[in-house]
Amino acid sequence: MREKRGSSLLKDEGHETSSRNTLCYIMLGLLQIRPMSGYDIKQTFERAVASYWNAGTSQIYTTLKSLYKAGLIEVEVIVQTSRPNRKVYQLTETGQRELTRWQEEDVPERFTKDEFLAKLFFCGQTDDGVALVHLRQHRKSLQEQLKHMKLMQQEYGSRQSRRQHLLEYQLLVREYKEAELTASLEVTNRAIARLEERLQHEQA
Amino acid sequence: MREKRGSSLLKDEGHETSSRNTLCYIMLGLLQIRPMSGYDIKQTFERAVASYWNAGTSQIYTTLKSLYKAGLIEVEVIVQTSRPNRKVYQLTETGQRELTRWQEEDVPERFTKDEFLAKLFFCGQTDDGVALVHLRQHRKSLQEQLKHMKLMQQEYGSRQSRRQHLLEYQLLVREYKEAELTASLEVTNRAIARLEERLQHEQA
DNA sequence: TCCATCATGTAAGGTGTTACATGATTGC
DNA sequence: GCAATCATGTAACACCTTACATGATGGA
Repeated sequence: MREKRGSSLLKDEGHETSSRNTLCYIMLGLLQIRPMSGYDIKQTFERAVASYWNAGTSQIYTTLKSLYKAGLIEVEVIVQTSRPNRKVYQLTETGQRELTRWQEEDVPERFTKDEFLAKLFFCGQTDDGVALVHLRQHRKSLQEQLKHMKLMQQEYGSRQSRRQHLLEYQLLVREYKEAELTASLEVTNRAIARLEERLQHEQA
Repeated sequence: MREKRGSSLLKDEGHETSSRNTLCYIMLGLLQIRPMSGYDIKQTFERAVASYWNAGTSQIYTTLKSLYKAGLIEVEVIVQTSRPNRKVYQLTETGQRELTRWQEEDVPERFTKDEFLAKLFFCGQTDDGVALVHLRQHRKSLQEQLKHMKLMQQEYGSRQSRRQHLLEYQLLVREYKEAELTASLEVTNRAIARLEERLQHEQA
């Protein structure tokens, strides 16, 4: 009875959507802010989105292609002489509608995955030295993420507010992520301190 | 030049591992704690691992099969009369070695994904009402996760400490995750309060 | 001369989700 | 009689990552 669903977006008339296509919608969202090329989109990911989503260039280009095929975006080729041509994409009306639909739709619950915690969980099966190495490296990673966020904030936050409202939510996301990272860093630091102390006692 | 790599685990002699197989290793880790069936593993995921990793039953069974084929686990069939037979798996020596290798290996950096933040980011493009709905639902989800963790802690934490050291890291993971969730909840609550206030002013 | 940046992609394969399939027992 | 629990799995597909491919310009 149940129809086989098409490979992508919009196609499911049966309105029992099963796939999420989050990347598609993020890209539509970015293209709504301003028309961009695949390359621009990758840049934007690195600068503004990386802390909670990212994608390799290959995925970006294939997704652009599928969005184009689905009629959600249109393209304008900008000929350049001294560089490869740019293909600048922007939303179609259908794309705009589809984006709005997604924005209003509930956020689906999905399994959270954290490889660091997965490994840490089993550290009791080896020795504390191994755990300490992982914890220290994780601390470094957290610190770098926080640093990167602050850097981007300086560069980006000072700029335009020609869409005040848009910026507001972007700041909220940053606040959220920063709070999360800071909390994680604190726990990590405490754990490192505890372990270091214990290892010192053992040596003595 | 570069050799094509085999489909799974251990096979790459060329030691430039590219895939992560995190789920495989988590399952090996769980089986090291005690021998289990696929069903038991799923239970354990729900009870103890869900906050940072999870998998559907189908994935668990297929992964068990591939671990078995790779010689990392062995099976004992326990015949039951009034229920389907249980296949209880445990690590082989090779599996044990492979697990240890993974535990000592660096945690690879990977893109973090957060669908809620992805959606929130673009909420400036619609109206505040939509954002408020998402935020409230997210708050509910965070509260439930925290509640679930506390429940599991009562049930599980009171039990055996026949491996003190193992438990220690499991508690650390819980502490970490709880701190993260709590920080997120605070930011979410603040954001909701701000929005509610603004919407009330607009109405007046 | 070498490296970074600009700019585009294809192919292959690994990982994760959803839908579907089966069937007995225990407790309400 | 119905739902939940125990217990196993297959098939299809959606999603993501890695490796590979190309090639010009501009600055150190």
